[in-house]
This record gives sequence, C-alpha cells and structure tokens, in this order.
Amino acid sequence: MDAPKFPTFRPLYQQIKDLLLERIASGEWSPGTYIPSEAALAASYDVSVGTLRKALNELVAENVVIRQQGKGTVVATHDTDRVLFRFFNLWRHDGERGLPVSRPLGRKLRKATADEARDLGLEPGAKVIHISRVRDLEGVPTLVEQITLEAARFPGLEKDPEVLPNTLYHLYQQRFGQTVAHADESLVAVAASAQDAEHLDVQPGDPVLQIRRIARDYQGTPIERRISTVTTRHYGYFNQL
Amino acid sequence: MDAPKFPTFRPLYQQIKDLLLERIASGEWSPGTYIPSEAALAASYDVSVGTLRKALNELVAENVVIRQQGKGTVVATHDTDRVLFRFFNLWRHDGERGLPVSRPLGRKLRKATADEARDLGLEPGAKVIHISRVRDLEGVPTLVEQITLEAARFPGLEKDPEVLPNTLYHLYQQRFGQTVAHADESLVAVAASAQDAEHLDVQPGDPVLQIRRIARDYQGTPIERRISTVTTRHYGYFNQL
DNA sequence: TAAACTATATCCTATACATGACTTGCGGTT
DNA sequence: AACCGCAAGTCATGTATAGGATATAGTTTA
Repeated sequence: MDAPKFPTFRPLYQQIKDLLLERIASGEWSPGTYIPSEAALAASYDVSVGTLRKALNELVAENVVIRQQGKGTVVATHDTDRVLFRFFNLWRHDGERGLPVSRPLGRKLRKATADEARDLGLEPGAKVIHISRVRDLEGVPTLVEQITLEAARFPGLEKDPEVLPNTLYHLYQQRFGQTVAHADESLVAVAASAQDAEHLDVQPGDPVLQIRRIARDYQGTPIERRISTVTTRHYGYFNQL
Repeated sequence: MDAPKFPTFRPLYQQIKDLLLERIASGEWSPGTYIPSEAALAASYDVSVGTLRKALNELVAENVVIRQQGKGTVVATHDTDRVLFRFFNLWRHDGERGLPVSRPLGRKLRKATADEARDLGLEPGAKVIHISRVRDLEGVPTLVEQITLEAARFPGLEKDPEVLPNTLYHLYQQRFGQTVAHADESLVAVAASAQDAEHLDVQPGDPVLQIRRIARDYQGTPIERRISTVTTRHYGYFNQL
C-alpha cells in the first residue's frame, strides 16, 4: 500500500553498474580505453554474464560507454561526432547543420561572481577561469559564449593552450581528466546587449536566445557553466521529445 | 570493410517489437488497455520469453507501454503526470513548475496555409482545424498557442467539445484515437507581435521565445502543429542533455 | 468488522548455455 | 607487396529455467 521510499533491496546488476562507473569516474579506465570483456568482468565480479551485461547496457544507455560487436567496450570520448553533437543543438532552419568555428574574445583567472559560485557549487569568491568567444556557423557570427570553470579543476588553462580548440569538451577530457557526462540547459529570450549585438551583427535590443548550461561529470558535480547568446536568424535550437 | 547500408539481417526481437507496435497503433490494444502477459505473448508468437521481453523493454524505453511488476503491461495514456510533463518543458526560474490554465481565443475550420500543409504533410488547401489560446501559469499569462490539426483526423473538433480541456493530448487520444507519441521542437527568439504582446502583458517588440512543435503518432506521421509564443520573465524552457 | 493470511498472476532478477555476427590479426599464397 | 582465407576474440541474439518481488482477490481468523 504505502510506497516504499527506501527500496527494500538493490538489484545485483545495479551494484555492478555502480562499481563499473566508479572505476571509470576514478580514471582507472580513462576515456578511450577498452575495458575487459564481458566474460572477464563477469568472472572477476563472480556474477553471470547476463547480469554484467545488464549493467553495461545501462551504461550504454547513459552514453558512458560504447559497445561494438567484435571489438569490445570502450569508455566514451568527446571526439566522436555522435557525442559531439549531443551537446550542440543548433540546426539551420532547413534542417542542415554545420560545425562552428570559434574566435577568442578573452580568457582570464578571477574570483567567481555570486551567480557563478552558486551554479558551480563553489564557495563565494573561489577562483574561476572565464573564457569568452564568438562562434561562426558557415561564416556567419551566430553565438557568443561566456564560459566559467572552477580554476582548481583546470590548472593552467587560463594561459596554457595558446590557442583553444574548437571543441572544448574534448580538451577538458584530454588535458584535465574532466569528462562532461550530462548537462542541464535553460533557455530564455532576451534583448541583445550592446556588446553581444556588435559581435552577432544585430541591433542592440533585438531578440536573441540565451542558453544557460551547467555541464556535469559522471557523478553530477558541476564542471562548467556556459551562457550562450544566440541569434536565431538562420539557426534554431532543436529538441526531440 | 564497406559499411552495409542495408543490414544483412533483422533480429527476431525487433520483428516482434514491430508486430506489437502495429497492434497498438491499429487500435487493437488502445491506450489504457492491459496487454496479454509475457508468457502468453511469447507462446502466441512462438518465441522465448526472453526475446519477447527484449521487444517489450524497447517499447518501454520509447514510452509506448508501461510495465509494472505484479500488475501487467499497459499501453501508455496521456493522463499520467509522467507522460503529461514529457511534453511540457517550462520551469520557473527557481526550479519549480505549475500546471497551466487555458483561456480560449478562437477555434475554426479553414484551409491550410502553405506552411501548415508542409509541416503536417498535407495537400495544399486541405481542411484543417485551427485553435488559439492563452495559457496562464500561476495566474500570469505566459504563452500563446497557435494549434493546427488535420480536420480529417479530428472530425467535429472545430465545434464539438464546447469547452476544450486543459490538456489537449488526452482529448486527442480519448475522443479521436490519435496518440501523440513523439514530437520535434525548434526554438527561436523573436520580437513579440502586437497581438501576442497584448495577451502576454509585454510590450510589442519585446523578446519572446517561439517554440514550433510538430507532434507525431506511433509511426511518425504528423498529427499536430503547434506554435507557442512564450514570455520568459518567470519561466524558462528546460532541457536535459 | 477488521486484520491477517493465502493463492495466484504478473513482471523482475539471475543464471547457464548455444549459436550467430562482426572485427582483427596472422599466415600463407599469389 | 598485395591479396586471401582462417582462426581467435568479442559482443549480440535466442533459448530455457528457477526463484524473488509485487499486486490483487479471496479466505480465514481474531
């Protein structure tokens, strides 16, 4: 009758799944690594192959690992198109899409604002790295990004790679061991600021789309705060329900 | 070596899944119906329970059916909160959400515009039903909806229920046997028109969010075209990646 | 009457095993 | 050197079965 808030038991395959995820999150199996085979893992945990399989299939559903018949099971990286487009939802109105090209605007180390600290779960005044850039789609300036990162997780990023790559998430993963596994986005329509208007080639006050994203790691801890201001003349934000 | 564009074989469980989906789409098992048990279905199709189970689990993942231990497997309806909120992505900025209340603006039978015909996959000039309404969230007018439906699928809807219910998808399902199974949405920021501004209590030209949705049935055929114009002062469009 | 128990039906978990499909590398052949 | 075929390793599919968890209805019991 009463809904049991604390489930009375926890399936074995979920426990296995947790153990596997832990080994991935800890870096023991870093992204790009092929993990042991079904049979080997099942034997090492002393469970049946079916049980281990069910655990792995949940990780596939969560985009943590990718399995391929005949090859093996690999921890997902951010360099495949599939994962890359998962975090890029802008489509041209005719249904096509292109990859954005970035132009840097600024990069510096400073203290977090109150909003930034709240979104990233940091102490007020904690050190953060702030990056801003413009991104062009097919040569047309389309969005301005304001990115904030916890400095402690990305030591040296305020200076180090002289030129930032186009896709930051791959850099986070390769250079700092920070993998973006999930993200929440909240979209609102706002009037373009004078600055954004200049970068985006629109008039101040023109309507633009503002996307506030918080990107998280495997455990759900915030890694990145990103505010994208987008002109939707040629592109729109696409979503499947 | 070459990627086989036409897969060389089709797994049994997918064939079973198609057969099950067909029986649901055809109306043989209408929403709310409990379908036969695993064992019965497996026997009737002459496959193992495990195979049938895999087919059903895919339908669960696609929100077509809901399985509950001890009870059975039921075809999903649009009257549960879970399914309802799947198609309603507006959240208050503090993270809470409320259910909208609707006020009718108009309803009529007319010929489709070119855009409407294209979006719904109809012949130019086909008969459609157009519905417009304002929706309040916590007493504040927040969005204006312009809804277009193929008249042939919804006979009499231009007049019949004197008062439209708050959640239309449940009505589509109950009265017309039309179940919305998927939807695509495209979001852009636009300037509020004079009309929308009046309904939403903003100034003409103020930035508002425009959501263009095409809702589809089990097979992917368009059922409904809906353009929502939203003021994002208090609410935002939320998405999980 | 109300609570506890029982029986049954359902889906869920877990195991075991056989076979098929796919990838890769190794040898041998040309 | 290039090609071909084979073998081994991997995940995918399909079957079979036993027992557990959950829901419901009916029966017994206090």
